[in-house]
Amino acid sequence: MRTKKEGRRQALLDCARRIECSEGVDGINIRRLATEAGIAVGTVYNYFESKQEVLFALTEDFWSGALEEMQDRVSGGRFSDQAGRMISFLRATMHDCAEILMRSLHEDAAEGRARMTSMQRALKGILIKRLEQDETIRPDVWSEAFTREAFAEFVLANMLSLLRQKDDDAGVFLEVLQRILYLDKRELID
Amino acid sequence: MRTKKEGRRQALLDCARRIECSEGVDGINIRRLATEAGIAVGTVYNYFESKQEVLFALTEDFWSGALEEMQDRVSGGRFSDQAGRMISFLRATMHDCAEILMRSLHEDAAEGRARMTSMQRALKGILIKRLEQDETIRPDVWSEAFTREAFAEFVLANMLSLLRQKDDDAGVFLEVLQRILYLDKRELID
DNA sequence: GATGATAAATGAACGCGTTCATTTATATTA
DNA sequence: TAATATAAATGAACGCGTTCATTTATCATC
Repeated sequence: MRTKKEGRRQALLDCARRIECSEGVDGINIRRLATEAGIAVGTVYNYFESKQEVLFALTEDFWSGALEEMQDRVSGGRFSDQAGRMISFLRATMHDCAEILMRSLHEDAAEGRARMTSMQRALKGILIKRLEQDETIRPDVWSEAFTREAFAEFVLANMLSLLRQKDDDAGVFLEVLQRILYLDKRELID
Repeated sequence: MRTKKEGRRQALLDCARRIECSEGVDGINIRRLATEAGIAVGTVYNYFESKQEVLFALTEDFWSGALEEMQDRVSGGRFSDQAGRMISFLRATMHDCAEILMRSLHEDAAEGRARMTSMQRALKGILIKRLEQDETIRPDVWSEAFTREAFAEFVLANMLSLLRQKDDDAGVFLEVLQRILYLDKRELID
């Protein structure tokens, strides 16, 4: 019962992800989601309160999955070493996500902002976990920096300004991520 | 032709305002607006690009009108004297608006934020005009303070936090306005 | 297995914002 | 005034998110 409900929810998310990857966020609508998942429209609302919740869950879902995998792969050694491996991992596996984020940022600032906040939450979790195990960096410094609302704005601003220069989207995204992962408190607050 | 088009647009705004006053922002919808204005649905889109533009125009419209009137009534003398008269004017005439703002802030934060930004723009204009004519306060200090994004957030935060205490809405709104009008730069930045 | 209770699934229907081919009004020219 | 061109008005139709009375499946008790 528990797993079945979770399973259906996940199936809907997978469906939504498939649509998003091929046609962007705007391609997602409840009716299509229901049809492609082989259920009725109303049933979707047994698993999600609203369309917005579907979109939020979609982002949460992606990042938690991707970051869990990353956690497995980069674990071990000092944080500074792990960070390098994180970048490599991101560079290798997050191409699709970068594209999705880029598109949503371009099309709908509010949506993009929400997504970045979600990303921030996920990144924050994994980074704090790392930093707690690393004596070379004071955990509270990172923690404080990552809880700042300004962080999401900062990321967004960076990405948007870089986007305007029409560089390669995915490449730019990864560069920004790299900057974020290496940032120290001073840079964040400025 | 010019005045006729302007007239129709204004008539639609008046209509929207009437609805808003009696039933809140959510009472406004294009179909009803068209019906009550005695025109077809599609015609509304000859005067506004979207519903959102109607709502924005509604706020702009109110503040520019009200503040123009205020400008006439409070002109003359030093700024500090004028400020007192502004408050009186606001207290006497802006009851409806306070109610509208309060409701929209309560119901939809994003909408409320947009409205506050609009209000800020209007207030900023009239305040700067005043301050330029008053040698007792350096205009650039006020100007700088009022252009800060933080200002809208500040106002919103204040109003929301005061709202939560369930005081009289209109009264609270006016108190907040009073605080805003008397604020100095230091307070805004903190 | 039969019976009742509870949870899940259903899809027609609603209200909404928006569009667009068509009609009507207004302006311009002959 | 008649003929034409341009602007404005129209409202049925579309796609969407969401709801809810009804049906179907699942579980618990005997």
